Amino acid sequence: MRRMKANARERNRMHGLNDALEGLRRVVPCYSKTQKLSKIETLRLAKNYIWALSEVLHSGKAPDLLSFVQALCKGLSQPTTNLVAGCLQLNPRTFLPEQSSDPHLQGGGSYSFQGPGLTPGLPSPPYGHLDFSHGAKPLSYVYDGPLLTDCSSPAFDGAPLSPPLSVNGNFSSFKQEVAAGDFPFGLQHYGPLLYAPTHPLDGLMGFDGHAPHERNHTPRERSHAPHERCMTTLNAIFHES
DNA sequence: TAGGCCATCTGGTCCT
DNA sequence: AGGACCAGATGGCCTA
Repeated sequence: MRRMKANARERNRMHGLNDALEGLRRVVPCYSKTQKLSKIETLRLAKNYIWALSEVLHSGKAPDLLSFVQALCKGLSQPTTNLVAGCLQLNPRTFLPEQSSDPHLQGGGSYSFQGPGLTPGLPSPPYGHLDFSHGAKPLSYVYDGPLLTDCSSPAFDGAPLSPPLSVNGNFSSFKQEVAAGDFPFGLQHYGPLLYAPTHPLDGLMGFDGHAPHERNHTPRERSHAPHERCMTTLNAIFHES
């Protein structure tokens, strides 16, 4: 009897954990009810997402879409990378070109990601490692910005800092999606990403699916104030750029 | 069929 | 003592 009660508690606990993970799936890019990210890929993508947004904050510049996606996909498995690219209506080859003029890449071989993607101790391919014997270009090679050396910048697993996101300011507005009550990163909502933004990041959500400016704070929501200050900062940055 | 992913059970450990 | 948390084991399902 005691064992059965313990089993039931453990089941509930794991269900709670899975609910939380599902919540995480909904707030990271590329949410799809039909094609769910695995637990591990959800965590990896979330890590990349946090890192990418932190880099935006740190650099004070708007990233271009391509660089942002590249940062998101670092260390993800190939299927997940394809999924993210598909969500963003990008051809994976756009950021994993088939032909490379980089002498380091000639003749095929493989390349381990630097920076956020590679987590020591995790399985190598397909995680954190890309075989580009067919000419695929490693993600870290497509960065063109200067290196960051500021130790206050978030780093992944103590790994060397990756270059910041590019600064062309091509973030898109998700206002329509937010107004429609849909989560902006939903599978079907990536068209606007490819167009010129009006107020970049305006539509980015708070924790519970509301754009910051739409919210009326309840006592519970006030605990999210730091996040909203962060979003305000981001908005200011993007409006300036 | 092998490998990945997942849910569940289980026993151990720690905390209240 | 009872609950929370954790990690290992196991079996089912799915896909390449």
